[in-house]
Amino acid sequence: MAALPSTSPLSASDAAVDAAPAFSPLYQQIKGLITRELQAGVWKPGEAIPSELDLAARFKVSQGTVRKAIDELAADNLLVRRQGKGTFVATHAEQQVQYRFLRLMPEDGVPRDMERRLIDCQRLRAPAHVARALDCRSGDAVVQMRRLLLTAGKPVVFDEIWLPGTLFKGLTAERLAEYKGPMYGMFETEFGVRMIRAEEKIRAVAADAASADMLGVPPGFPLLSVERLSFTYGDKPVELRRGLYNTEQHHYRNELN
Amino acid sequence: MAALPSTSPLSASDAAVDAAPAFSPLYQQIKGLITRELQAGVWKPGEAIPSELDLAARFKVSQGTVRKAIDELAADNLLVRRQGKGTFVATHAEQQVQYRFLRLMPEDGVPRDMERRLIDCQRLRAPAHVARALDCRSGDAVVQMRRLLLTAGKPVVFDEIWLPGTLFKGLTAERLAEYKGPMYGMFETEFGVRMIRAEEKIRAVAADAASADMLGVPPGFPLLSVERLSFTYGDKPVELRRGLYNTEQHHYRNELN
DNA sequence: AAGTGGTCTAGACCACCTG
DNA sequence: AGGTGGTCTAGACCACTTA
Repeated sequence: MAALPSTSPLSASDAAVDAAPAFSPLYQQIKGLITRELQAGVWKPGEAIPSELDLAARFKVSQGTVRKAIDELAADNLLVRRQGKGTFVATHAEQQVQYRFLRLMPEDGVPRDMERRLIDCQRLRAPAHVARALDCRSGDAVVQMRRLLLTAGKPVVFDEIWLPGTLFKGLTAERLAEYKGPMYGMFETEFGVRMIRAEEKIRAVAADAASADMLGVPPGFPLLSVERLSFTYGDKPVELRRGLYNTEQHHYRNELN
Repeated sequence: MAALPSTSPLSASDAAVDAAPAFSPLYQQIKGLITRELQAGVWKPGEAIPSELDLAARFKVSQGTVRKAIDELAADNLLVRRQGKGTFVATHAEQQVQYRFLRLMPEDGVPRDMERRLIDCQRLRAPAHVARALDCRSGDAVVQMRRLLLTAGKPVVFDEIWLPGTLFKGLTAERLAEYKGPMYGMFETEFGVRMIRAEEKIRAVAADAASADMLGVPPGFPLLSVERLSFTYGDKPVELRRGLYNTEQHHYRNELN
């Protein structure tokens, strides 16, 4: 196929295209089209997407162009390449990538399984600070839940989680208790909400009476406060979470480059 | 050039090759060759490296292969590409990328210039925990320095820094005081030591008497402890740093994906 | 053997920057 | 105008997986 004229990349007659964005490199547009399919749930988490040659034929571009688009999506952790097998939609509901967002490590650096213990789960009206973060109105329906993560029976993390009520309609304490595996895996399979990115603000705080009690430390004890805002497709915020970490036997690990 | 047989990529007769590693994709080998030039200081921080076509001719591969090698080095922040101008060796000594490793942000999210105030700088014998981190012997010569970072005259960060004595021979309090600009910039230009990667362990701790005094907070006040180990080429550890952050007006910002 | 992603090439043209 | 990185193509072959 000859290079498309730069002013009309992907002609409107292409079946897969109905609202091509303003000009940008072809592979960026392909990236956008693939992202839209992912967002629409055409290809579900864990499943394989069509092969590069297949996609190239669909979009009427060369394999190399599809390849570059997929490369970037893989770099963003939306897709996972597996040589000889295919390209798959990334998922939180897998053994290998459990706790993709949790950076807490034991002192020895060897990640261990943690026990999850739900404290409560209720539907509330969003307080102002939650509404601001989740980009909804103060007073809108939200789900609030609190839980502990424990190692060897000792509490290490006390999480308070806020979710938009509209997206998580059937979420109850019972369903949470039933579900084995990481929470983000459940959000994916049970509610079709996939977290693709998050921002964290980390501070040191003194334990208040309630959290001290939860974590089994004295009031005033220094805790790591990790405020996380998670986003789904389209940079839409869908979870606000505040974790208090006891960092006596653990630390938050980060890599800089 | 025809594809090289996979068992002898880059023949030994190539001028640029004298110790090619075991088999790996061509672009990986090119990447290694470029990294070696960087490490040897052939191309200095801030300078342009030869053009893609130039390098392709030198290494006797296609532009695309050099391109892929440079792509990865740019992703690792070793190189910076500038369209129409060339590809440049990354540097810490630049306005745009000041404090590449500092994730501390004011509450409003707008980074501000910080005042640097040196407290002391002395040559010591490495304590055991420092020697372990810096991969040298306990008792080896090291440089220890302590300093504050301040905003609006108020101390926010109290750093204690350990450096291998052999690499930082002429480092004195005077030279530190003279130098304007970020410390990693000075390490680069004055000592030829470039930090390319770091690992951080973050905890919440209670201020002891000394650090409380330095930061102007009461003893026992919760502080963020950031222990950073920085590496130069070849994953060689060259700096151990422990920062205590007052997170009343600031937070440590992190992005997850 | 057939299908997938991974590497490599050679050549074209575009977008951007500088003299 | 000429050089640089950026995009795109078409085709070849390699490495890995599965049947």
